[in-house]
Amino acid sequence: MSSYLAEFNKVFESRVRLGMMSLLVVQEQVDFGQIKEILQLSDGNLASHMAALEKIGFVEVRKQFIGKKPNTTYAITAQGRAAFLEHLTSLEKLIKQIQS
Amino acid sequence: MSSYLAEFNKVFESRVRLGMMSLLVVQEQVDFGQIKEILQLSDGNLASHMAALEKIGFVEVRKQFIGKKPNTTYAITAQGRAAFLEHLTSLEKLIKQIQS
DNA sequence: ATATTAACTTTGTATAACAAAGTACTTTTT
DNA sequence: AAAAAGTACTTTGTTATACAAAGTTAATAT
Repeated sequence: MSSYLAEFNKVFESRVRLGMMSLLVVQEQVDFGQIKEILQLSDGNLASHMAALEKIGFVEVRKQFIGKKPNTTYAITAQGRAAFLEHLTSLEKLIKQIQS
Repeated sequence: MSSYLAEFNKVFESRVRLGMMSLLVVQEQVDFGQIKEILQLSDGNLASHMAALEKIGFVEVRKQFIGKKPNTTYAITAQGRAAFLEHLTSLEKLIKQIQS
């Protein structure tokens, strides 16, 4: 596989997961409702994609009560951040290679 | 969907098709064998992904004989180039937004 | 008690990816 | 001339993925 493409992380081929990681990399905590609204996802689709990110250790879940309402927030892990930034770097390299 | 993510072209979510377009955007003509080797694809997988790009008018096929051997080369169309560059621009914007 | 909200899980369907095998046509080798 | 090999597919079948919709659980609000 052509140099930079081989470095691409398969996990980020999904627009949904790319979106989730984009949100999580810039904002410390993002909750279920926010993600659902911003990415326009159904509950089930959100949960399953997020579960995939959790499973590989890129995202952590935090369950708490805000006031008296249950609240689930997600946070990116160090590993997730590193992997995502590497992926972005690969994309950036590809773009620069193409533009030159 | 979050601004730049909504602009992403679904066709380019596939690493294979992203790879094909990356090759085609920088090189006038790329033939079947080259693509197969660079992207490490089986014949069938190459053919079907390329067919998808052809079907939407992003790629054109040119069949010829080089010496006495049949040769299939692919070329990007104007439409394909525009769409791909737009996609890259969206990726670039996303990256910059995140890095700032 | 009933309804509502949040956050899932389950189920089912439709699409996609992929390898492997098969096909057609030609050329090279024996 | 017959067999093998190369090019570029197409077909087949399996596995994986995406997604919506409906169902579930547990708590809160009415």
